[in-house]
Amino acid sequence: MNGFQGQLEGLLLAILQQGPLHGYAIASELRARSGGAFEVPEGTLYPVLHKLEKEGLVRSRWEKVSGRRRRVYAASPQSQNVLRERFESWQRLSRAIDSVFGPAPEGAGD
Amino acid sequence: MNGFQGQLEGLLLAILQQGPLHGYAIASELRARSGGAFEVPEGTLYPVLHKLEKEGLVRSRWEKVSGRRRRVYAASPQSQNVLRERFESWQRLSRAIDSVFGPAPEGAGD
DNA sequence: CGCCGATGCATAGGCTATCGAGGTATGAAT
DNA sequence: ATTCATACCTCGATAGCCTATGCATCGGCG
Repeated sequence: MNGFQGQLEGLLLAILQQGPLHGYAIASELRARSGGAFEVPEGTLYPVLHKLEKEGLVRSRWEKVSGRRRRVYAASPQSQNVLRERFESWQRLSRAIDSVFGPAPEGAGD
Repeated sequence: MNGFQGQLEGLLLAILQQGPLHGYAIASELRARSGGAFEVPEGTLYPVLHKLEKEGLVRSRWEKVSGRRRRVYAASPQSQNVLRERFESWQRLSRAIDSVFGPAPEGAGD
């Protein structure tokens, strides 16, 4: 089994593909794109971002905006491959769950 | 956030809607329906079944098949409602993740 | 100036779903 | 009798995620 959880990393990578953002903005984007479904708390967000950075999938730099310092995260080049894998993995998972829920009626597809 | 995990309960309920099955058979059905994607180990399966029973969503009885005793699980009536909720919840989750992954480029659909 | 709310980043500790390893028992085959 | 396959079960560990909390800076206010 397994594969249900751990999707958050992929979602963050997906968001950062459009361009660098800082933590708060990432959370906002995630909320917006998911239609309000995903409300990621900071205690979840930052550890995941740091993990992604340690894995070389994002890079961060400090930026100063009107005195306040922000950490801006950007997707690394190799994150594109990882993102694609994650997405495909998600699609497989999603289809598998669909076919368990719905008994996959007539075999037209495929 | 949250909602990724805990899908397994819904999947088991879905499988038991077609009729009573014992543990091993449930695992086989799950594997078959998911196209081999879900290989639930016994250390995961049985605790979940027991939890579902404690919640009144399945009922079990011991059966004797050629000397070997099996525990056969059956979906309770109220499990239908729960299953529907779980499925809808899954669909929302699934759509939300899709729309984060794919920025929903052309606005043809929906 | 000193306080407060909002922004923004961060960590520690805990909860829960899932998993791996191990244990029990029966029947059939060797 | 030993081994294999079926079938059930439980305990302890792991991993993702969350709650609570803390720190620092800015802007407004008295």
